[in-house]
Amino acid sequence: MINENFQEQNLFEKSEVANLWIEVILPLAIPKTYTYSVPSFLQKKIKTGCRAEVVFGKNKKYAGIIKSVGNLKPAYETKDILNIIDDEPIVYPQQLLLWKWISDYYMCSEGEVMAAALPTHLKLSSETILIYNEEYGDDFSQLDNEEYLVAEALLIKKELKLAEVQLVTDTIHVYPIIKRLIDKRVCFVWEAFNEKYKEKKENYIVLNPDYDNDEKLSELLNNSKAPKQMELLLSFLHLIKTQGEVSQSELLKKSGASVAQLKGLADKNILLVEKRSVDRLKSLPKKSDISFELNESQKKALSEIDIAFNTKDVCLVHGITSSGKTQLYIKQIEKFINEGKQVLYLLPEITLTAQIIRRLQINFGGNIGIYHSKFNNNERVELWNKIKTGELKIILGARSALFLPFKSLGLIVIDEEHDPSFKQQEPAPRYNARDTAIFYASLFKAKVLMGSATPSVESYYNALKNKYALVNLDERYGGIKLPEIKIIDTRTVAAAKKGKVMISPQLKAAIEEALANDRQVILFQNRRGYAPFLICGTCGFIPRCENCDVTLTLHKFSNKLHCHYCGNTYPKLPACPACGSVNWIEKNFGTEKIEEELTEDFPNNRIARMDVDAVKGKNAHDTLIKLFEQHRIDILAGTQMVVKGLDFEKVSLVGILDADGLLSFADFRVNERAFQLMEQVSGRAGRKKEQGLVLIQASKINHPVLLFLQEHNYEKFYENEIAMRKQFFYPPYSRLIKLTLKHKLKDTTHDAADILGNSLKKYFPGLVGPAAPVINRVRSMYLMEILIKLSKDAGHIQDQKKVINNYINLLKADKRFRSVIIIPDVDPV
DNA sequence: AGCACGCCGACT
DNA sequence: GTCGGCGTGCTC
Repeated sequence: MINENFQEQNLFEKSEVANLWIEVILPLAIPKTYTYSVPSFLQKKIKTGCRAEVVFGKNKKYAGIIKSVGNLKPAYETKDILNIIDDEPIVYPQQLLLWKWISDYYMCSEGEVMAAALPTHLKLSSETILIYNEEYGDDFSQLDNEEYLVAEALLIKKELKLAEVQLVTDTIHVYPIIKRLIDKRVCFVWEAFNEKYKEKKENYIVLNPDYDNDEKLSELLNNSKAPKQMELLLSFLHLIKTQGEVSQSELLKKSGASVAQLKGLADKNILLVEKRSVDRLKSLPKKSDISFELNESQKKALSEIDIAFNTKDVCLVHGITSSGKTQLYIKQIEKFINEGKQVLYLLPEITLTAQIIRRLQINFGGNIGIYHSKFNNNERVELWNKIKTGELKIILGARSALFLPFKSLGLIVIDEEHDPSFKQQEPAPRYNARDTAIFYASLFKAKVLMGSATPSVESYYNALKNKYALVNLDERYGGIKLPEIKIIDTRTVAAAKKGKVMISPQLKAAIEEALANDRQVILFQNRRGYAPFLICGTCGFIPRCENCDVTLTLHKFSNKLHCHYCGNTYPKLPACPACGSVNWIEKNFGTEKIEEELTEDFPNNRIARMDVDAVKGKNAHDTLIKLFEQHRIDILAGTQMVVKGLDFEKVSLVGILDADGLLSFADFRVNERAFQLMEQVSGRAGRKKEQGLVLIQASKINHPVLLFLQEHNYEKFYENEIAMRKQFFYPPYSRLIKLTLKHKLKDTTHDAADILGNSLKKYFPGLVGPAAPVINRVRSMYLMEILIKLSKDAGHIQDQKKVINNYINLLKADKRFRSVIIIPDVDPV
């Protein structure tokens, strides 16, 4: 069906005077698409969704996606495209519609969406290369010093990349030098435009057909003077019989033979070596095996989902932790792939661990493909193609998997639907994968199944308003009880100990008890590093970042002060620069300090820390989880990372060290976030027949969120929260657009924000700000924010965005504000 | 995102 | 006096 659409786009045959223009999306942050003309020799190859090689600007070449084809001559001069890269489109029309929708809804360019959507190796652009002019010879006497350095390098290497020119001249300003060299005819430049994706080739071994009969073979084997080679030949014959094809590496490994033996056989032309393209994606057998049994409440929920999908496109499963949501998803996935449809399974990036991957592979084997940040660029292209052809039925991926070219999507599963990491922050497109998925699904008339133990207020609201179907799953699998939650009042402890309580005596006792019972402990603290800030005990001086308006966090491991906003590090100052005192006081605590204190308090136990600093390596995260799973770690202390839906058998205690820190952000979503984090991490405690314990350290012990948590009462939390949202006109009652203004001068930023804010206020009376955010300077840029609350019934949202854009353009018409960067963020989190 | 053009400070 | 800094604007 999709392919027929492409045929219609081929306008070539309709017009005798073959004048064809195409709209091309370039993978850049530029607001428009560009029109190119198509030379007649390429007109037959034009299809929307293919990549065209075009020159953009002076000589840079790009692969742009053909968005549309037309035969109206534009009023301006156009450039011809150079080539059509693909025989078949690399994106389907649905993708192009998705890109357009995202760019409209999230106020960014289609090029930015394209840049985010395509795997790196499908995004091509040229690289400037200097080529030595052989006719020039080697008389460099006419060249100055810099020119000479480049010319000499060229004489040896014949070609130089721009980066190499920078290296030999030791400057980044190479263009003037290159220009002089071209003028002097020492070299010329070439814009190299190469396909980045490379097929993987491997050597395969085959038998020379001349020997492919029993007589010849036995003659050879009996009369050979090379017994080692004959051993290898026998191994080969055995392997080829049992598995059909034999790669060189496999043969050598299984036979234990050397390359020399193989070479001997190859030189005698008995065995032949062939290069073949191979798949990078290791594929398991393509079979499904859904043999587990659902319990009664799961069965009920499953049939409710089936019924819901008859009338609704989106279904929200509210299932408490360990209620077996994943099994419901698996049953639904099975149903859709049996209908020949494809399924996309979205998860937050950190949840996408070996644990969940293994679990799904048990059920779907090689039908499942995985798409996340740890895959390399060549693998991504191969996965892309396998989804496009429909070979892969199920994709498990993080938010960017939404951009994959599904052929016949039937279902999108969004697990941990409430997770804020579904919203991309930086750079554009700042899309929310959960909301975008619902639009994408509608293009295929596909269904969306989302689930969470703590649904987002927005989704739950939509479900209660009947926009989505709602299915509840409130029985824990295997009859596990929800953990008991106790609050520890840190004010009483603090009085005795002074300063912030890290591990209270009650918590320490509980840890000791858990460890004594051969159980594991998870401790959650949403701050990394050692001490979030230092303060001079004599004069009160606090070290701050030079580029950002934040205090510096002390990291013991590096023994440096880190800025968590720009990543800068500073040496730890021995003495206070203001008063010279050496009386530093460490304020607050992060995961590093907890780890240190645990090591002191529990010297005989194995303690590990899980935060972005500790799991920097490629597999560090998975390794840590595995170690914890195998009970080779007793206490795991970490940030949000420990919250994610991981199932550990022997965790009986969860400690939340600083609930106040979670409850004191100045954001309308604080309560929601705090509730979700604490409820999710609580779910890690307790297993079969054994009730877990959760200890929460807090000073605001009567905070409503803590009370809802103690009762594990999501509904009560929701009712309380939704009333506040209504009262203050926050989502889901309104829609938010946040404008962030950035400039390196404070006054310019503030003035621009005031002017923009004042003009927007006339249209949007509910506007908040302009105001400087809590962190008002990041990377040497001053920040101001304007929050626009849009009424959902006040006309069309696209018109409102147009108004916003118009005022931004109006502001930019003033020379003084031209370099103010204005970033719109729709539905910010 | 590049890249060229053009207008002001520190140097031979 | 020039070199070269980066602010500004354009790219079909």
